[in-house]
Amino acid sequence: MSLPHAILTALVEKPSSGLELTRRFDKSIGYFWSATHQQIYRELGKLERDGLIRALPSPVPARGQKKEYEVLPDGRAELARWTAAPQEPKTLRDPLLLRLRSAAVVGTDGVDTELRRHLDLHRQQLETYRDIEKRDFPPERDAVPDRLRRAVLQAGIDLETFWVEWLERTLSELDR
Amino acid sequence: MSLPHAILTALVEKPSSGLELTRRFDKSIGYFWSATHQQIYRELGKLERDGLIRALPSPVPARGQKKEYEVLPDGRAELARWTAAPQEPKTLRDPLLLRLRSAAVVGTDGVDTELRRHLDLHRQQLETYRDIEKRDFPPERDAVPDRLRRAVLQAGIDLETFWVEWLERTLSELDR
DNA sequence: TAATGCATGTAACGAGTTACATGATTTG
DNA sequence: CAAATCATGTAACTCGTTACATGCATTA
Repeated sequence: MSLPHAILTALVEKPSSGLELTRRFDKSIGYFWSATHQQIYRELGKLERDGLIRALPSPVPARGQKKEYEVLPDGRAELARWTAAPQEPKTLRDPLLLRLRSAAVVGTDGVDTELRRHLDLHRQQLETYRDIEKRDFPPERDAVPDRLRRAVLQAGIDLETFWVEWLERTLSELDR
Repeated sequence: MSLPHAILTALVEKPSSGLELTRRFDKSIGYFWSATHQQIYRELGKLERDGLIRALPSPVPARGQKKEYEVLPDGRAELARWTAAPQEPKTLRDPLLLRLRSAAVVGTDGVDTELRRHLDLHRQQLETYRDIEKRDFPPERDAVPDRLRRAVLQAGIDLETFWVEWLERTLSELDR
């Protein structure tokens, strides 16, 4: 159950409307937890019903009208509880690895094209992360929250680096 | 839609019953695509209805009786199609990274305990993969299918290595 | 006023998870 | 024969995805 907590985190950082949240997920948050606007609206409804967030008072409460949410004390408490609670690490589940395994039994025709395409995409993503690193993390920012956010970005950089190197090696293994 | 293709791959490797598949997923296949027996039975039903697999003729077709499946030509064709077809890389979506981001706003109390626990688990998993490597991939096995299967295992090893190193670094960042 | 963009939603579906149910076979 | 184990399933729920619907505001 991570989506509600992703939303709570975003709203603690800054109260927002559904669409603003969607845009923020498309940018920074979505790099490690993506969500569509449909998911976000559905979850905002639940969080409000459960008393974890509330809509800021607005003169015109109608459809098509912007609606800002903020986190209530119960929501902040739930977020703190969830953040430190024991959770099992996500088990690996990756379609590309599965496809290589299946290529071992049905043949490798066309697989290398896909591997090369993925290599390109991962190189692009790696570049994007490096740009964010330059832009958002100058050396002078070194408080604990900055170090945490930086560690998260570093995980993204390391994972993309892994994919790039692994794909390069696997492609050269296939060409032998 | 990866589960049906994971099952097709497993059945091409070796015709099996539902429970045998479940055990095989718990061992090798599940290391990069896990599935429970409920998912497997449901999917076997669909694959049979769609004419991609068939149950081997059996004298006693009753509940509680073992039922073996094999892949039909249509199933093999579909598997080959899917293996080479363009698919987008999975976007990163990891609860632990999300929790670090939220720790940046609600505080880091108790987070280090979780990080240490995960570090332990990833070290164990890495050891498991290295054991499989020694057992299943002696240097003399070097045909293309072997190289592919080995590349998949290598991805698992590299990913666990990433987690171990990243967690070590992040923990020392937090302790500073 | 027609079209475009902003903003909030609904509906339907597929996939994964958890809990439970049922029959057959082995073994103490 | 009772209990444990093997084997196959059902049911209910959550989460993520895709497609579509509705209302308001701006501007060409």
